[in-house]
Amino acid sequence: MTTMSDVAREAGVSVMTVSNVVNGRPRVGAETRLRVLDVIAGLGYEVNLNARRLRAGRTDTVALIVPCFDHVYFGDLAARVARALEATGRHLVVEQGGATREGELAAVSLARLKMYDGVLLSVVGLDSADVDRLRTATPIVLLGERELPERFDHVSMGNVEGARLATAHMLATGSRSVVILGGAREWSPQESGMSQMRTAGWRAAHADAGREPDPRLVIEMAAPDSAEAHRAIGALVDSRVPFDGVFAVTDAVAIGVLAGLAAAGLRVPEDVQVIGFDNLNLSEFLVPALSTVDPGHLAMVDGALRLLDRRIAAGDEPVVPEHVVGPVRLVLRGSTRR
Amino acid sequence: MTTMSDVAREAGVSVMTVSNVVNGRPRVGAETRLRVLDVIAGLGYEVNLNARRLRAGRTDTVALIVPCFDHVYFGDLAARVARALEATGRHLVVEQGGATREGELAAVSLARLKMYDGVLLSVVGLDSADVDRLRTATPIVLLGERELPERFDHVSMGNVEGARLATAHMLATGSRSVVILGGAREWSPQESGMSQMRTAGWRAAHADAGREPDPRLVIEMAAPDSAEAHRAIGALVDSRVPFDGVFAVTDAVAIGVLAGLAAAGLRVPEDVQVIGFDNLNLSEFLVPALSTVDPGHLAMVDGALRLLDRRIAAGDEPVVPEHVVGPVRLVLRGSTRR
DNA sequence: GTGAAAGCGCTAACAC
DNA sequence: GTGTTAGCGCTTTCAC
Repeated sequence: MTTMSDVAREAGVSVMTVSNVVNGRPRVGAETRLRVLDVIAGLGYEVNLNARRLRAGRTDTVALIVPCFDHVYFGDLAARVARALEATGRHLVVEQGGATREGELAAVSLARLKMYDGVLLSVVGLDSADVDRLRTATPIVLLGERELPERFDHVSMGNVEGARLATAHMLATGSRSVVILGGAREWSPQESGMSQMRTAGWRAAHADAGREPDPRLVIEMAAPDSAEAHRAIGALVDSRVPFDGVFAVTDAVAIGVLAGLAAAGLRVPEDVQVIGFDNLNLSEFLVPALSTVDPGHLAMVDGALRLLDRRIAAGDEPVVPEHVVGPVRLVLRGSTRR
Repeated sequence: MTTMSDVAREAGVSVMTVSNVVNGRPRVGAETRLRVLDVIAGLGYEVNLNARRLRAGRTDTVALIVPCFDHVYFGDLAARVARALEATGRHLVVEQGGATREGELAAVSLARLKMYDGVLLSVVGLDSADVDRLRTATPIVLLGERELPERFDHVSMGNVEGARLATAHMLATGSRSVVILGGAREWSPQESGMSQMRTAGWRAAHADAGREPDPRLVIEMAAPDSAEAHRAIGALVDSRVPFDGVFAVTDAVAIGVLAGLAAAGLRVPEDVQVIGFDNLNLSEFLVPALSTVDPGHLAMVDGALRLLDRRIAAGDEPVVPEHVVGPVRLVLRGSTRR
């Protein structure tokens, strides 16, 4: 492995001059620079980023910590963040917390956090107290649909509003019994997650319409994925509880719903309307095309990076925490009626 | 930031003893260890991974470099790799090459590679010569459907065989004109990518059946994604070229095909059979459920990590490169006939 | 413009 | 069992 002093020796200059050339610092003579550059190319030298990090304390790297790699939603998110970061000359690495407490604790250990200039953290396994215990100098912006300590910057979707819009549309277009699949029967202050908030929106839409929803229409799910949704909607059909609309808490859930309804011989949207939440890239290409709530990802990513940069720029100065909520928008496609 | 010498001073021992405790090395007295552990907890000390990396040259981190975060396929892959790595006490970070030459060159710069114990590299933007220029001590295993320099370990799917199986099934179940969507009209040695190989399998199946395929059935695509596929299949229907089977080069493409056929009023599988390639988690929940080629991901991930560990264990010793091909399997669901 | 000295936080090697 | 010495490859500071 060739080092900076190899280059220095070969070029007949000091290590410092090589460092100045490598980092594009101004005060280097033109021909010295050229000679150094030549030697660098000849030797195939590249800086040791670890050494630079140790010394300079700057990494030019931002981490995104997601619960799991294999949810389409987080892939979309990561791609968006990467694109936005590229413009600023930094780069993104994605790590997985595994949606478990242990996994996320490991991912947010001071040691790991110190490897990055900033961290976008999407928590699922940790509770608010765990997060509150996080005392680190690394700028962190929280992402996600949880109630979390106020002292952090936080970016989340317009959960309640989005769920309200979706449910209201189905009620307005003739659905009499709108199921919320992946909802939460009970409100608990600790467990104030995505399910709770979206269920609140579903309730709000009913209240707006002067209706009292049948409690049996709130279907809880162990995991909000397609497989579970497929099973759950099948069970619901078998149970003979009447329904003619489904608000699926995520598009992944909606995918399972569409499959389950088709298997049960129910037509979408004639017999049952379906709306999801996330507006995944592929949702437009489902059959029928999925109506969904667009959570304003672009604005969320922009917001998250703005908050992060603000903290990075502030250094050790205190920063007043901010909470950004994405601008939701209902996207109507073939799975709903006009 | 508290350092090891802070802990040492506070505990009244030398830095080396703290290091020994932190790394669980044996020769430390029981009560000394306890005292050090106490101080560590009290001060909230955590090792500086950068310093450790610089000194020890080991990172306990493996990188997966993918072309893009927002392809479902790579999310599935990353999750599988993460799971397999966890068992060995290392962790995974995922980086994006952006599917461009510049992006991938940056991602595989010596500097970046040196940050990891090993790298799983999925190339798309680089050509074989670019990859061949890669001279690094970091163990690398290549992933993906390209012809690449022999001196690297390489894991790929059974492209030709998978495409052959898929096409043969449709020919055997009554399809007379099987389109390959996302195929390649011409064979070029440099561009020996996934499209070419899968087209070769499609041709092979025709040859096996004693048929000469209509060249108009090879549809090329700018990008193998759902949106492009949706457009392409619509254009094909409009063109009046008769077809009654579609082999989509990926499941993402097949999703667009199913949507496009539905929009054109064609029934799947009665009018047109469809088979994809990848067996994504969600493919089972499309309507109709997508028949596809399962590329044996599990075996591929196991193979990739075995090859990587082999190189890591070998250190500077030369290693004979290996090429692992995933065991393909046809998964028949609702989008094909019996 | 260029260079010498110091040290970021840690661990390998060896002495005791 | 524990401490001492040296140095990983780089950048910061300051002298010339």
